[in-house]
Amino acid sequence: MTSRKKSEARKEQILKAAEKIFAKKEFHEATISEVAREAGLSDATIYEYFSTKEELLFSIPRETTRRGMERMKGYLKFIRGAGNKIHTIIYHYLLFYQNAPDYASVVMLVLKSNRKFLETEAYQIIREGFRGILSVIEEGIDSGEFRPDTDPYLVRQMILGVIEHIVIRWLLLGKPKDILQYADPITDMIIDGIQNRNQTQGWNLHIKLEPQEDIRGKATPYTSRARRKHAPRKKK
Amino acid sequence: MTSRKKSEARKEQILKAAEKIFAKKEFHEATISEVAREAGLSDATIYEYFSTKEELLFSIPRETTRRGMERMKGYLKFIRGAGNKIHTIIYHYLLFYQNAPDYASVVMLVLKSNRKFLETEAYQIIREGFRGILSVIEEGIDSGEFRPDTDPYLVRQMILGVIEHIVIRWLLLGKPKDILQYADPITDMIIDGIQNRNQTQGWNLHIKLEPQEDIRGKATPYTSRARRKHAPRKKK
Amino acid sequence: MTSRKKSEARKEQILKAAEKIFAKKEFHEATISEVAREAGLSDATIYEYFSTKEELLFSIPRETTRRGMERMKGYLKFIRGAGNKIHTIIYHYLLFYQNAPDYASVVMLVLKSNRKFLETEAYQIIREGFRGILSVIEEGIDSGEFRPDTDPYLVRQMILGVIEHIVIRWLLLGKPKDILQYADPITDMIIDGIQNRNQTQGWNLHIKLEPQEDIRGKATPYTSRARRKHAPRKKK
Amino acid sequence: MTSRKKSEARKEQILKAAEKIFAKKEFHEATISEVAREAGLSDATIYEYFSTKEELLFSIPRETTRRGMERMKGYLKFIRGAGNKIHTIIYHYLLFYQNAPDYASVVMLVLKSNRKFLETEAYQIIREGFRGILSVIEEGIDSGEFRPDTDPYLVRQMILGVIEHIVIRWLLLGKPKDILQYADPITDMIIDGIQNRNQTQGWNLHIKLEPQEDIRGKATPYTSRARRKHAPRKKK
DNA sequence: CATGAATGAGAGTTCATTCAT
DNA sequence: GATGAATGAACTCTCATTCAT
Repeated sequence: MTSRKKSEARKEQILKAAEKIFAKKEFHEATISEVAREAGLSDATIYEYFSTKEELLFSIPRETTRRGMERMKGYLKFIRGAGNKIHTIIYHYLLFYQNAPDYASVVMLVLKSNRKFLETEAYQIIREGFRGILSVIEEGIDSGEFRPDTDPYLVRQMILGVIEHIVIRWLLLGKPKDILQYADPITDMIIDGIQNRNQTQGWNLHIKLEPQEDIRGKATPYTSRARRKHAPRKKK
Repeated sequence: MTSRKKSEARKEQILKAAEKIFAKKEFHEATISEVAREAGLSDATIYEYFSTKEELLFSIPRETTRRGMERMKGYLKFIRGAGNKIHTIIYHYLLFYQNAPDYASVVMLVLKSNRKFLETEAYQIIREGFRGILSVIEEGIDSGEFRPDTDPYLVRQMILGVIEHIVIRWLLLGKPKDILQYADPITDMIIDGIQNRNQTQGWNLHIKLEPQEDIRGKATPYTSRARRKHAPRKKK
Repeated sequence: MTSRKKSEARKEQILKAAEKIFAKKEFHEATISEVAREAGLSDATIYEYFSTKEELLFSIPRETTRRGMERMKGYLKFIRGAGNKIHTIIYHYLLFYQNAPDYASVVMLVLKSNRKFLETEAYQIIREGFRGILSVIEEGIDSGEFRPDTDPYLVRQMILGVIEHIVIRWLLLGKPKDILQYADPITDMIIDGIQNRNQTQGWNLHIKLEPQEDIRGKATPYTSRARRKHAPRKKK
Repeated sequence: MTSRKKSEARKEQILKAAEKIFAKKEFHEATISEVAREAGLSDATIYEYFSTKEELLFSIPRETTRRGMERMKGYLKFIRGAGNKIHTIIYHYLLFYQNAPDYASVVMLVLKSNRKFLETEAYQIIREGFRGILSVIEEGIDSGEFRPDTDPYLVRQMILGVIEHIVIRWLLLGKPKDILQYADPITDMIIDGIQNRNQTQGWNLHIKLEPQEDIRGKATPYTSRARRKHAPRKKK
């Protein structure tokens, strides 16, 4: 009981130390000795709690991820509308990473490109989170809030892609200082796109809802979704 | 002359071998011996051409990147319209990675998270390419093709983010087989967003161009850009 | 406590082994493996105690030198007269090397010509010893036992020079078996020189204390100190 | 003929380069590549002229030494008196080293402690030179210029010892700038010793040529040769 | 005669990991 | 439970040396 608790505390202490160390160096450049020193323990003690350096690494996200996912679920419960939910998701991912830069480093720079990590328990939890995003998008499609031909997988990849890209840039280049500011514009872009509709909407009325056709004089604009029905698209 | 050429050929041969090896293992798990064996040379010979294992790694993208960037420039010269250009960029990035999976692995899984790589000559070339994307977006804003309040940096991050995410998934999970299929839908999403406008456009006419207000009955839809004028947004 | 002691013992054991190995081969021809084998340990264990092969080398004289210096001080405390002190110094240097041929080899053949060794802690101790010799000589000059125009630095160089030369010959050629026999004659030579005075002293009385002038008939003897007052000589 | 000459010139060119390189680094730290670069040749070319790195090293002193020895013989031919000859020898050794610091470095720091060098042709030439010193000393003894109980080997060791010591100090510490200044005082010391006789000579007359006995009041002076007839001394 | 190119053979060094205490 | 001590197992990198051209 007490011993169980104490053991858990030790584990947590080691994981914190490992997170700090692995955040700063590549996995193979960080040493168990450094982790041990950071944790105020001896090398051998690390091995009492984790059988392998790799196991130690893979154990870092286990708890944190679980907790993060649960918190996210909590927030989402009270949000109405798929768009708002997506906004919430993006916002909290960014918030989460911003508040835990070491954790972010480990996940984004060390684990993300690790093949073995994909077979890990921690990764399974992360995948569940990803599946959650998917559900939100599908919910938006079903409710008519999102286009019916939306590819939910792609939308998710878009969301995760930008977040990852922004977080990695932030970790490596240190800019911008505040990544949270991106939550709104990212959501906007995902939902609205970047096409200028104010200008085209007026035209629409006159030209039977085929908006961009007539701007061609200036430049050949990108031929949008409406006109490329043939484009390969994954079905949900 | 001949010797210069021969030396270049050897270098290329070693780089090809290195690409193959580093694509399969983490940098620290791949050994110079493996690269040498793959290249059909001795370990020592590798060191005649590259002073360090790390230098060898960083040399891999040098030529390939330069060539890729030039090809891209060539394509873009003949494309009109920012949207079409973005489509071209996305398409060719994906095409490029799809045709060079080993190269993709090295860049996406090994180099992307390497701090020292950022100070590399090869990375500078990559950055130039990134700057090119920015110009295209700014061009689209200036021409009125894209919204005037578009944050070009963010759009670029979005584009690179999805591409990276998709390529990494493809590399690690092997799916989808064909990532090129995403070029069109990604471009669509970036340009159009995912909001369902067919449904709302009719309303617009009646409610003075404030489209989403009235769908609220069903769900609280995400409060879009139009209504959050205050949202922090980087000016170009 | 115990562990501290044990660690010190291991260090000593490694140093003994290193001394033995480095005494037989050049530094670069001796390998850590050999030292490890001699010490009955693994290569890695050597590195637990000494961070570098060079550090191992430079650590060899540390303790031994300190002890030697202290012993020397002890002896000198009870000796009266600068000449007798010099005799003691020479005697004990030779005794010390004779009893520790491996140590002598390392110091004389490996370290003596090593530029980096001069910046070493151990060398600083040795320098102190050298300074001690200087004091003895100066003491002899002050007391009137040695010529007032004696250059103490030069005398010291003379003493150290012969000792080193003799020890190196002994180490490399194996002769003579017993270098201690040189303590007396070296001291004599330093103190008395080799000039034959018995012969000249008689003459002095008759020719107003200008002894060598008249032997010229036989050969042109070396024009001694007395006559070359102009000779450059460093003042103490 | 011409080719023979040319080849000799190349050899000389390589040896000069080698001298320069080996003077600056330990043998094992200097590389053939460096020597080749210094000589403006390729590595392989070095091996056309010297079969081994070690052979190259041992070849350095061959010519220089021979020339030095001959020059010395030339000088000595015209000097009368053993003391003057010794002075000449010391002077020219120092002069020679002072004018050829790279050569001095190689000989004093690299070759002197090399066991294999002793079996070298070049070393045999050096030995001859040493034997010459011996003859001069013996000559001095026979002529009565030096004490009859002088150990010529020891005197030689003394001479070589100081020279080596001074040259090595000069090479490693850079001081003094001018080692030639030591030629005179060294000779003085060897010949005269450092004992203060001016003071004691007056006494001698009264106490039957046992000079130091009575200074004891001040300190116990070193008991000199005269009183230690039993001291072990090698016979020539 | 000169050399570019290649390499065999090692050496130093590092660490994750084990185990007796 | 904690750790000091020890090491097996590699790996990077260096160089003297060779040889075909």
